Amino acid sequence: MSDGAGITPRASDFSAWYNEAVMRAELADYSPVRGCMVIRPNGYALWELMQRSLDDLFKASGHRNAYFPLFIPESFLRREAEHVKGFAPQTAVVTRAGGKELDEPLVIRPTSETIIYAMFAKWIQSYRDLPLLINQWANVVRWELRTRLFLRTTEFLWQEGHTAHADEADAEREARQMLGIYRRFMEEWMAMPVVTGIKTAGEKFAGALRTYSCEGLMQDNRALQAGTSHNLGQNFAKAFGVQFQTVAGDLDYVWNTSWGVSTRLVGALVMTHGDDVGIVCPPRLAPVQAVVVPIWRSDAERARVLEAATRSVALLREAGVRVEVDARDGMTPGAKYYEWEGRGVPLRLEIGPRDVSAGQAMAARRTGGKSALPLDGLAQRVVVELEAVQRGLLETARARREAHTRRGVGRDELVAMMEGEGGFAYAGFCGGAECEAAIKERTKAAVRVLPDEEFRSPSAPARCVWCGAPSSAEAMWARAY
RNA sequence: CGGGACGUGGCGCAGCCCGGUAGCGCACCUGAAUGGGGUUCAGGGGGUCGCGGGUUCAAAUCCCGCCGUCCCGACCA
Repeated sequence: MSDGAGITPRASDFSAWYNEAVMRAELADYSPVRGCMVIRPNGYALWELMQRSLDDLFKASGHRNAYFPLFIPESFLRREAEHVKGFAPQTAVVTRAGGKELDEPLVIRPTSETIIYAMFAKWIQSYRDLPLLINQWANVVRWELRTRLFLRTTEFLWQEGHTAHADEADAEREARQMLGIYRRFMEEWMAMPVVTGIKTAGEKFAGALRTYSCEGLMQDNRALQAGTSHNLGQNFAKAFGVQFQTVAGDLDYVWNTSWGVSTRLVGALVMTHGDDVGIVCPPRLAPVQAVVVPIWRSDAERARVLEAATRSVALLREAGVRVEVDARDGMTPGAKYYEWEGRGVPLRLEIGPRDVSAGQAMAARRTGGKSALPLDGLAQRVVVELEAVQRGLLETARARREAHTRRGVGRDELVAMMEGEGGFAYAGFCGGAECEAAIKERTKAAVRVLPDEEFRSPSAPARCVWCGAPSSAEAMWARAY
């Protein structure tokens, strides 16, 4: 993509399409540091809008933001056996600083459970201190060999919620609540339908009792884990001595949860809604929701048209619409259209001399379709248009997911599906690690989740798709990112 | 870490086999005309040819070494 011509179509090479769509929209760029990317203003604006929306949801559910150190003493990570086993291979460690060897190496956080719960131990004395509901927005580092813009990079941005509760039921309630908040955000803001459920023992977070996940289906029919929420049980509490005095006067360990979503969501958004022209932003998260392109020939027309465009923009801004006007000279309207389409702007308003005379603007949806909107009452009409685009994106994505979901698949069908077109496959599962491993070996597909009730098939499968033993739960398989 | 390809203006490439001092498209800058789906013409700026060594009168081109990137196989939001 050197000349601004079309990008690789999704159907011919999805990975190439993804990279080109991201680059064309100027969301990110490769950096001089291996495995690390630069998030450019367009991409960061998208992330900021995601952050703001999520942050509001976290605050509304009683969480408060805090910030913990980037560096974690190596010994902290070691205290929880499963946790260190899970992360040790991926950590970057500082051994030298200030011109000399450190007494104790400092791990650059791959996640912050250890240092946060070490602090919780100081802050929590009594059941009256519970629940403690904390969130932090931060960067983390996980050394990766194979990286993809937004989807997997060595350093990424995320939020990690960390909470402490007096009993298991309250922790479980919290973990499920946050999963629900993630789901709501993904559907209502990102227009991305997800399947929620619990991870199998083999797929859960290192150190967790249970891990819940939101799984989206991308346009190449591969699954993307978009957000996770963990009930950590008392594992970390015991490792870090997070104890409290109960109502009855006994000492007990707290129950923790942690939950996170990352800049990976930007990648998810691209792969959910993008088309062969480039990315498509759902209006609620679009940094620019509407762009006004004025069209003129003569100077007289230019003055008239710009006047109408400027007035419209002011009214739209007043109505809370994020709108820009593209009055650049020396560029044809068509060239502007392509540029804004590549950025995924959901609505374009064309205002030319004919429109000004007719008292209207031509509105073109990024998702297709043009219509004339009267300049009188334009803001209200634009808001309606944006809502329609938002709704349409979710509907299209949901229909696509349903079209690539199969239920009650048998062994041969599972293999054929995963080796072929991909998608979500629902089937019975005995719960055995051997079957899970064998299926992964044979099909490269993993159990994404044991779906929550509302996603399960009307009649529960009786037998395991692989070994034929009685099924313990319905599982959903897919090849994943 | 094992297998394959590639490093030449900002991006994409040609030139290399058969050595002679670097070219094309896009992008960028200036000017004019254009302007309802990538506008045209004219002019212009920009390159230690990944790095180091060797062969040669002469190296992007041949030889040796190194570095880096990308694609494919084991772990991960």
